[in-house]
Amino acid sequence: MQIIINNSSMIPIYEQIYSQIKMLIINEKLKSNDHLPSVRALANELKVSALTVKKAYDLLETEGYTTTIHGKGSYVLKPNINLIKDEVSKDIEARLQIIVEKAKLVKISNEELYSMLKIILED
Amino acid sequence: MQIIINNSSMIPIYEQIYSQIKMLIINEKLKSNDHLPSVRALANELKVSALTVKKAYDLLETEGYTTTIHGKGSYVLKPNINLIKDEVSKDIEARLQIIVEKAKLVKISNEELYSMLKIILED
Amino acid sequence: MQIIINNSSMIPIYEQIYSQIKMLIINEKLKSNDHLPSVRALANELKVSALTVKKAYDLLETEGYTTTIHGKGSYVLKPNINLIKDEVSKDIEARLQIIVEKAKLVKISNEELYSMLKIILED
Amino acid sequence: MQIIINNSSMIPIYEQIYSQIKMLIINEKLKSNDHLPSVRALANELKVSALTVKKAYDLLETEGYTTTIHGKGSYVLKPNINLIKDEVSKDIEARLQIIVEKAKLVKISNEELYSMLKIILED
DNA sequence: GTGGTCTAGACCACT
DNA sequence: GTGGTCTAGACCACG
Repeated sequence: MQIIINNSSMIPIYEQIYSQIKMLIINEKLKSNDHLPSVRALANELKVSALTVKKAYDLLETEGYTTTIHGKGSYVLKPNINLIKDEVSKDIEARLQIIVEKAKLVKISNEELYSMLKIILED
Repeated sequence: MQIIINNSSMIPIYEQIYSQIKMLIINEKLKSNDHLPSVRALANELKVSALTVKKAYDLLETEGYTTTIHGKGSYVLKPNINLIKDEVSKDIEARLQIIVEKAKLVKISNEELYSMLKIILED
Repeated sequence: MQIIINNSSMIPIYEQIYSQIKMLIINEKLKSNDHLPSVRALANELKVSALTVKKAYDLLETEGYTTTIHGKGSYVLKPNINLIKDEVSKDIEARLQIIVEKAKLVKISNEELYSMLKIILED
Repeated sequence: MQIIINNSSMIPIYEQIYSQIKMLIINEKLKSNDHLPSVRALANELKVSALTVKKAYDLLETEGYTTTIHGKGSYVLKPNINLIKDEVSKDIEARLQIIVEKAKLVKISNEELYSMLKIILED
């Protein structure tokens, strides 16, 4: 499990763990039925509290990415890609909305916005 | 002062006040040398603690948007639009970066991203 | 009366007025028995509150630089230069003490201090 | 943590805490990565409000002397000695400027000033 | 009247 | 247990 913790980031550690594992699942680096490391093992590896890892695993489970079998650990579920794509689309739309509002405030033109997006897409 | 407080938001109240006043300044709804309402008056109006308003005013002052004269109150300074535009540009770039990464993950194409941006810009 | 008010300074206005009049007296630009402008007149001229000027005049009186005759106004007293020189000497010593402590903390050498003083004296 | 609070001083308590911790850091009595006492612990020890200590810690963080990790506490960062030395130099120059002006006013000679500095340096 | 500081205690999020 | 936020009310300095 290649997970990188940034202690000084504003993002809570449990969320960093959650979103990185989520990406591995969507990305299919972690496949259906794969076994996640135990809470304690991962906590040890990342040098964070076991409670923090537990919180991330709980989030993954409530979001439907994994399932936990008592005494055996957590297993990756088959992700519903279409559902996830819809969710991400809505999230992106909301984020674009915020960006457009911010841009208007300081009179960044539509063309400038397009070119900023273009530059990032071409990286 | 048209300021809207969302008590149940995750964003701290003082930051809501700060960013809304900041927008009024950038937007020139509040102009250079305008007098902000007193800490107590605004606290009363928004039904929050005076300390909370003060924290917002302190932020505005350290960020260079206002100046405070003891015993007289806070006054709006002339904002450096170019500096602000640069900051917003960087912020937008960072946000676009996140969006692009999310899009790639669920295989949203570049064309789809452009059209999402277009739709929002045309609203 | 050439008094300059800096509204955005950290120093209270009444103290700015006080110390500038004090200087005029020590400097002998204001001589013994000279009549200070009335509180109201000076307040009007400087565009500050009469209470603020009154506070400065009160300070001048308690420090022994002026005397006030009810119904007639404030008059400059003959300053006791030796006493003032002693006070200023003590004040300067205390300030030098603080400077030397600060310098030691960041390892500014004695020679550097001497040369800094020299440069300022030669201006 | 040897911190001394002077309740009757004009200097705010939070600033007394701030500047004393700052000195401990510059002085290397507190080293890089050292863990500061928790806000509540120090508040308890100094018999002041937790908010007052927090304000001092916030100042230390915005000035770049420490970093804070939510749920874990505040840690000392490696100070940039050159930057600090420059700041202190400017501060000292400004203070010397004031001293020189005061000295001129009461006709304290340059030689007297040098000897006052010399005496303090030799203490 | 204004801002500046401080308190004592509360609730929440993170580890 | 740690920091982050918020409250309601107090006292002081400045204008």
